[in-house]
Amino acid sequence: MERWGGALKEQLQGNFELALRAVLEAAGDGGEMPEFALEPARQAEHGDFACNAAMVIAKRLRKPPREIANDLIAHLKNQDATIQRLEVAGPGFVNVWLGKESWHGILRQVIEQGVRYGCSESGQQRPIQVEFVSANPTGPLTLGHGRQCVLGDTISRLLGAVGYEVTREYYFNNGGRQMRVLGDSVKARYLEALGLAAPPSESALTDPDSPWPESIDGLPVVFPRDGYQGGYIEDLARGLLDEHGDGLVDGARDEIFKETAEREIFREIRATLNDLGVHFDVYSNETDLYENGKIEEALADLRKMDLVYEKDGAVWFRATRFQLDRDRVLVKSSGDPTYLLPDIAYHREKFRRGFESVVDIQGADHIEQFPFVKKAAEALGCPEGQIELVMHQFVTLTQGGDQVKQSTRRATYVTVDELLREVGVDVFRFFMVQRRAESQLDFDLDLAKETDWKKNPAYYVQYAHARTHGIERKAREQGVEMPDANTLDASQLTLPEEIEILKKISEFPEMVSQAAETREPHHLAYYARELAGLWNPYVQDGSRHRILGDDATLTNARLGLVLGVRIVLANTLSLLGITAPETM
RNA sequence: GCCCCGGUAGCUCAGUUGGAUAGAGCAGCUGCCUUCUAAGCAGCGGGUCGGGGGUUCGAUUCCUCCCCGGGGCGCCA
Repeated sequence: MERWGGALKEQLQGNFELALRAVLEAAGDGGEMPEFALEPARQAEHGDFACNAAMVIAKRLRKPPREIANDLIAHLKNQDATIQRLEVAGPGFVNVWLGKESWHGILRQVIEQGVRYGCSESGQQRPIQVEFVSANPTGPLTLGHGRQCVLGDTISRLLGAVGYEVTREYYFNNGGRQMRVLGDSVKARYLEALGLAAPPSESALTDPDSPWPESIDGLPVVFPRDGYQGGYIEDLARGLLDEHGDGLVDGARDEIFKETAEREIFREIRATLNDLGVHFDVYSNETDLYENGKIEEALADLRKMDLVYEKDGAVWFRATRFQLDRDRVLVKSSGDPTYLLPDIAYHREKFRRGFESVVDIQGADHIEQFPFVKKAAEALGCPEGQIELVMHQFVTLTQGGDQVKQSTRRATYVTVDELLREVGVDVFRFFMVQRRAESQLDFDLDLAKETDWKKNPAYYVQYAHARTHGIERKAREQGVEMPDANTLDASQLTLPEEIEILKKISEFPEMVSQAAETREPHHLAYYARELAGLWNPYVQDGSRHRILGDDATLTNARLGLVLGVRIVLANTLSLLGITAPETM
């Protein structure tokens, strides 16, 4: 179980620092305050918090850590009334027990702050950009894109919660070869539909080593060798056929194939994003950067700094000057830029537009290019260290114990749309954000389709939230009012499981800020599961502790707990972009 | 060959700047219960944290060398 601090920890931390300072001064050491850890104890026998300060400074003071721990305790004793007991343990830990009443105050805080509980202002409204998905409109969004959508959107939500001014941005390369191949693919299918071209054989498509046929049965094969094979290409061709008949055969208006494909596929992508609950603030693209001269400008400036040179008719970026393993081509001998140059210009524009830092979210397949973009952009004046990368590994899909292979260019991928139809957006988002980005993610379709709330973690969390409303409905039937911040008296919450829940609730703000600062949204999913894992059994085991009972004061306290759990679960689900239902 | 990311329970994975006896879910096993909405609740078993070496009071965590899996090493994006 992951553990985080809370308001009580911060207070204790201050007191430990005072005690540590006193111990240092007593030993004639006026040096710097060392880094030490004060953590929620992992085991109940170790109290509420454990501190390693004595061990950290043992060498510096040349004293046994347990002795130092005793000195710390002597200084701590009269400092903090909430401390109930202090103990030296193990190699020199100081374990701290707080009175149960210390945990009661958190509920009032949660209820007062409501949707703001967990938020902070540490971002100081600084403008930050999160760029993600950025898939070229060559086909529907697939599993990997889906993970990136959820990662990027959840990170954006986290950054917003800790006070950054977040812009979600989608950038795509519509100027390059990929889009030409897309247009050519559509045209080929169009000609095939008219009987003017032959589709390549199945074996030619699937086997990269087989010879590519020039013609079949007297008809030319025009489909590109690296063309897009999905069925949507044929749909696009059929649409053009319906609209224009054979009027596009002569080649005079070939750009219509590419333009139509880009427009229609992008429409589909935006619909999918909408279904995912992901809304971009800005869409930007490569051709705009060409049209307003930003790409030429970037190249000219790199040239001024002697960071480019000519070789073999191409223009190269001197990446080796920045300790990178090789130089890279910016402009091909054909005169066309590679994707790298627009990317560099684009990153420079991000900062010119006023962002103080940017987060790029990318799949493992083009991790390699990132250092080049970063170094070049920094050379062009972007602030060092403010271009950040969140890299994520691939997604596999497991169904019935078998992994379904994902192949990009062939039509054997699973789309986000298909998965959304099967499991719904809430489950999809929960599963996609469950793992650290750097870990491969195995999407367990059987578990995702499981509707039993106990088994499916997404439903387990949602049901925990719905239960808080169920209890409120029941209370209202019985004429019992929910407490508010003024009428709440939490002092009767004394059961160990109640204190556990209060502790978990108090950890929420630190968990949020950590997840935001480290760009690790998976902590949200774990936290949600853990809080629900405390709450569901508590509610279920009503034989030991009814929430709605005869004792009005106790009922008031427990209903306060209901509210606290509801608010924190709702806030967690909101950060995850998942609905918090009142009934299920 | 080189670079990046992983390797933790049968499976999928957490483990916060190095901390005490390494955790969760699912699967398995055993009891109990019949609910403030749904078969639940409690407990049990299960590990050389890929392997060797190093750093230190202490290493799953840091360094190094191997092994395995994935990705990348284009004038493709």
